Amino acid sequence: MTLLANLNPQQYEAVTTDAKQTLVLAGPGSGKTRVLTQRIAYLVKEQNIAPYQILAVTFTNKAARVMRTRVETLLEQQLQDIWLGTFHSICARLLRRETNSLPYKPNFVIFDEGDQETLVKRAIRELNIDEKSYRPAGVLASISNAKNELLLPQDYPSRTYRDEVVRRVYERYQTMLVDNNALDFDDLLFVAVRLLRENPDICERYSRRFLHVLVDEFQDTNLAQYELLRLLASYHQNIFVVGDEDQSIYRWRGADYRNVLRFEKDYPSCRKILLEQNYRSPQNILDTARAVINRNPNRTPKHLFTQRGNGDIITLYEAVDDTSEAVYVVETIQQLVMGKRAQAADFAVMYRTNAQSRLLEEAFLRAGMPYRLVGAQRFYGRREVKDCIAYLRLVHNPDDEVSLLRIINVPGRGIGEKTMLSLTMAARQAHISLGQVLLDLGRNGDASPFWKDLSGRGAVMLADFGVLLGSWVEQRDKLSLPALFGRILQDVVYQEYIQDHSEEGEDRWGNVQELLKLAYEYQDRGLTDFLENLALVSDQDTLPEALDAPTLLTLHAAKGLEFPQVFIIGLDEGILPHNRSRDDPEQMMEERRLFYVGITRAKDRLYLVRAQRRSTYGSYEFSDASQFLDDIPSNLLKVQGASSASRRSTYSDYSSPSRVQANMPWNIPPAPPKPEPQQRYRAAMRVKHPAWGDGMVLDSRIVDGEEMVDVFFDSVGFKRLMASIAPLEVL
DNA sequence: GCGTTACATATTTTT
DNA sequence: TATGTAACGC
Repeated sequence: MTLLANLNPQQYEAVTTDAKQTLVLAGPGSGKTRVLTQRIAYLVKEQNIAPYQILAVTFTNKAARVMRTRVETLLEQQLQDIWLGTFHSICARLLRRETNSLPYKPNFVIFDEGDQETLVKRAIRELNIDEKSYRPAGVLASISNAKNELLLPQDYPSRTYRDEVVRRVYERYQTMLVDNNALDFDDLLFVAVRLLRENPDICERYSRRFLHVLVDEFQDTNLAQYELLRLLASYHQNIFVVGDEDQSIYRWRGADYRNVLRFEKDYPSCRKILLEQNYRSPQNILDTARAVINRNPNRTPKHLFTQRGNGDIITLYEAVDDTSEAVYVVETIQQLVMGKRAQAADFAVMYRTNAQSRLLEEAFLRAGMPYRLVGAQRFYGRREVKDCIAYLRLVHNPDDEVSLLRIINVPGRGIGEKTMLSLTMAARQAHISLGQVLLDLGRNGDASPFWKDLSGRGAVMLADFGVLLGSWVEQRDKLSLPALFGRILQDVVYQEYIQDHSEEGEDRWGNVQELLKLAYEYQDRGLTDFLENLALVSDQDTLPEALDAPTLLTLHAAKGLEFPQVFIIGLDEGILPHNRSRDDPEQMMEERRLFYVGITRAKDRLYLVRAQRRSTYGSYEFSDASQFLDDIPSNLLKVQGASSASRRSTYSDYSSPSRVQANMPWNIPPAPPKPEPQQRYRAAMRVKHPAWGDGMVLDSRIVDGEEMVDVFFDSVGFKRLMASIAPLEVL
């Protein structure tokens, strides 16, 4: 039976379990995706579950796509009716079907973070709140947290004056969203939860349908997502979640790894399965990872092991400054590539903050080496792209005031602040949206009831634009999507506006054409689908693969990926862990997990890099080594660079004496090799234990004069034993 | 209504 | 350092 071939016992149990609730705790590289996809295939093929009775949820479109393709390959058939997608796309789908029970029209739009911020800013201004002391981004973050915690404005606790302000802005912001016929990202989840909670019939309809609910990256769910899953699984109670607390790195987005504990509490009879065999990295890398993550409390201890042997030792390079840090990375890669020891695409360079990529890029450029940069400047975040989308969104949903405000004077058509103020007043008095006023002005010209409210010149300008908008709305369903798009671009002479004869102008027009090209691909699906995908699909999906070049990416972006050779740079206090996390133990734990995620991406080799001095906002500052480095046993590290040769650097004069005294492994001269006891066991030996029976030695090494043996027993799986006391018998 | 200058600000960012 | 925004003056 090929479907279940090549699974280890734990994976097999997870794939075929008949437990109603299953919690799979999957260490990095332990075949998590494999378990999930094979489980779906197993349900369909072996348990005769129809695909439409399955709900499978992920966090990223990429993960969803991978999962779908793999299941389709396993089943050798297309999965048409399965609900497989991201939390947000599943919710959007659900909400679009149920607008009858909601205060939204079916053509609602989805507001991204930028839209949210403009709307919050407007709410703050309307309420005459001081923008300096209540910065929109901060208030928005609080509102977002509230929604993730399923709190309505009226439920928002007001313990401080700030809470009170936030509550008021939240309330206003929320009505504005409804008036705009828009939902923000958090609403997609929150409104879906409320819909299901408040309409038991709808909840039953869906939860009856979903015989099986499966969830990926469960540690990253927030309360709203958890509750959504609970509701959707409420009828059959078949819920299968896969996650790893140690890889939870989105706490600041509301993710709460304690949902893992909550799950165990809510479903006491759930089956808990640990996937601990790692198929990615050699033992040295796993040991490094473990040394780092073991310092975190409140986690299920895991014993990651591999059959791949120890592998190379980890390199720690200490550069004099951040420029030479970047140069070290590039030169090392260059040498290995030129010596044919590796391919350029084998390498990834990971960092804590996007700003760190700049020096790397410069170094790569100087070396004449191509590279791939993940994330950073986002295609959909480009101004011209957002402008075009705003036009389309306005045509799709004329109530969308955020889009309207964005483009009403882009390109400039003489509609300024004063005109906009009178337009807003007119709209507010009539209790309709700005778009509706424009459309009326366009239709009726000086006969419109709004004409007189507006000063002469402004009224003409607005009416002119209203005519345009009206014609687009009218053509909306007649023209094809690309034709409509092209028509708008032509009507507003956008090309001339954007192409300002500069090189940058060419780039920007290129981006617009790129978007137009995408519109052609959506020709058959229409404007609604197009906009929804623009909102819910990030550009991580558009990144160019296939280039033989190193990848530059943040540690966050690295989750779920793997590379043969990994550099993690900026291992300094203040960078990793980041300054902003210093005061909060929870955040410090997350920084540690972030480091852990980075380490465990490496398939073969790991390089840790730091700089003694780096430029922060212009001025140079000395930095201490990351405290996380202290946790890595020195026998796993090979130290190179500035500090290993002579420690006579000015750096020690500036840093606190206690810090230098601290047991930083790379400061201590290599210990004279201890007389080591003889190793009795070697990898791949078969052994016998009186209680556990036969097993295979995976690894054996001397730690503090003791021989430690890792054995994988056929009966109980992985065990770590001390050779001197374990009654092991070599077979 | 638009362009200039001064000033504050500075993580991570699956959707 | 570099970037974006706000206030200011034309």
